[in-house]
Amino acid sequence: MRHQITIKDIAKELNISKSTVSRVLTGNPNVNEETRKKVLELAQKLDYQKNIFAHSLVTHKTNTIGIIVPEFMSSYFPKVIIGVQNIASKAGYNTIIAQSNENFETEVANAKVMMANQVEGLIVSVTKETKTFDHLMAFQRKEVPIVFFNRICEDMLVPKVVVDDYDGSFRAVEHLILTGKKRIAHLAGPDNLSISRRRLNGYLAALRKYDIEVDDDIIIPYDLQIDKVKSIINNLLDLPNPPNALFAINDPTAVEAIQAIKARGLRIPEDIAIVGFSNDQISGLIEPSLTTISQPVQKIGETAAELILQLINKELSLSSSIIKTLTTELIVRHSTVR
Amino acid sequence: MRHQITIKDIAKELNISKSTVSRVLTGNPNVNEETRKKVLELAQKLDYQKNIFAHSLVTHKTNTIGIIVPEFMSSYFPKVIIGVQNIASKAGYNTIIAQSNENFETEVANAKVMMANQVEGLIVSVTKETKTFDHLMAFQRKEVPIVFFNRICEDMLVPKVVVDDYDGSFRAVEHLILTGKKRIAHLAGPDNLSISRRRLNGYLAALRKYDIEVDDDIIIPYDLQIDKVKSIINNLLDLPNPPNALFAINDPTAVEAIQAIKARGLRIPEDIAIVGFSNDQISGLIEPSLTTISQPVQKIGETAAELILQLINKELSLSSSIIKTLTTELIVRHSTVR
DNA sequence: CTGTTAGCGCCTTCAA
DNA sequence: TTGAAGGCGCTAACAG
Repeated sequence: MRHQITIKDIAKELNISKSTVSRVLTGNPNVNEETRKKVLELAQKLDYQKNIFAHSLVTHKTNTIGIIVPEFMSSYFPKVIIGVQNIASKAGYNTIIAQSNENFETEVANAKVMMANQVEGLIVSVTKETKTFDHLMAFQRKEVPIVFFNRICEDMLVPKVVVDDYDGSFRAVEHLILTGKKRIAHLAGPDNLSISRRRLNGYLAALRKYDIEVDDDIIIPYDLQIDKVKSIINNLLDLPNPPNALFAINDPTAVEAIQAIKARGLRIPEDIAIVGFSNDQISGLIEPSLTTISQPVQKIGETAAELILQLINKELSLSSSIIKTLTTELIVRHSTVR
Repeated sequence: MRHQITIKDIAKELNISKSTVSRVLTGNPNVNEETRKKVLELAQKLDYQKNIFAHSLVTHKTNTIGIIVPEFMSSYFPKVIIGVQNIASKAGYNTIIAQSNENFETEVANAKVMMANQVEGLIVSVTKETKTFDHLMAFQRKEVPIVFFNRICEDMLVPKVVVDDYDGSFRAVEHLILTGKKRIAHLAGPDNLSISRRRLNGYLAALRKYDIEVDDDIIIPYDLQIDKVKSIINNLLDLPNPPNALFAINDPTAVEAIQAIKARGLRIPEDIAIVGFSNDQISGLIEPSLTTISQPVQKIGETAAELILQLINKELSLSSSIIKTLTTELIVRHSTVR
């Protein structure tokens, strides 16, 4: 790492005081126009870059927001990140990204890194394992704004960005019912995630509306471990009274289910219809294409970033527990309708 | 942002000098065992976290490596990042990730951020637009190690991690030939990317080996803009002598081609067989499933990280232009063989 | 408008 | 083995 141009260098070169140089660099108006121009020119010529460590050390500003996501493999989180960066970069903020690999310890470690880097705000979607939130409440204690999205902690009084999972699920299941299916299984998510519960409730509400009896035997909670889907599906199909439709908690699960069902030689949607959730890129490409609920993914990221910026700028109270709920859309494809 | 525990606090509490505390914290052996223990205990109890800005300011160590990728949408780059983080975190390094969205200006801006954050090493795969490398050579000038992967700059004398694109392409095309296809089109990448050229050369070599005439009309260079694939395919199929096979530069392109071909009512692979490159997750799920060349994606990230660490630790010369070439594998699926 | 001074939190001499 | 002092590069008073 070679020498870096500093304010001192510029001051010496121009034979003026460091503070004057600093003033022009920080946009302080009380500087002679002449001097200002000279400084700016030289800074430009020397390709001066402010030392952010020294800067942050004294100002406590880092111009950085952090984002922690559970995984990178589906197209969902990458898209959210793009949304966040869109907004953040416009406001002059850098983003530091960490992925926890659906692992709680990694999430805690990531939170530490964010803390060490003194992010001015943190956007988080927790892992499927996360049940305690001390590592995130530490930010609250230090009055660093947090915003949750997707996988949220309901107990923390901070802003959250979600989609209307309840409504989306309701319409997904209603759609199945309206295509004539009455025996609808549900692959549910882990119930420490409120998102799983909201989707489950939407499912239950739809059944209720159409006077369909709820059968716990075909509501299967699973831990989002994709490789378990196959055996779950096989168990379902081996039931004396197997389901003729399936509402899966998300698209990857639905896609896996489609594989398993095709492997058994059953027809989709005739023998069993399927709906997913999220409209992942893959859903339109698989055979049969997957009926699903689409969510405005990039918009979710943008909304979260906007909230964080408002919190940073004190336009919103830190303990505001505003919840931004974005709407979803039912995308009908061949897994439910030929 | 509330107050942070500092060395000063600990010193005051224990009524000893700051330098002693600092010694303990930096592992300096010249400290009384008693004192050491007391300091460590209190630090633990107070959850002392070193201020990384002050630390970096004086030591010039940041324990951070940067990684810049062109996109997040395919599963390729996220997997590479996981590989990098695996190795880096074991060595006590944090990773800061930036994605340039296939946009040259963004890449330059990202490089600036990395520079400002004084990353100790940088792992890069450039955008499809990148033709000049000043923003990256700046790191060389400052003696900050760089490693390229996938989309590399051949002109910079730095370590690189690639797969054997030439060999992979050769085998992909040979496979098509052996299934009886002789008129094989190629959707090539932008030729500023050496990866495109290597894959093209593999294609040409295979044709040559089997005495198949090269026809420039069915070698289509395109800019990886996925939405152009459809019209390219249609043009190819409208040719008086259309191809009966297609080798696409990557899987997303191949997948898009499959859509376009199915839309024309042609049969795959009977009318036209298809091979992609990368074995993206989607390739096994699409109908028909896609024959492709798989690459050890996570391993690529791990290898790049290992190289960066060696460079940082001076176990490798900064101007070493070692090229790590990982091997690929042909995965035969239904897009070439029923 | 400009220069001097002090200090952010840490590490590293130097002297004791 | 310990403490005091100085400096990393920058900003923010305080004088002038």
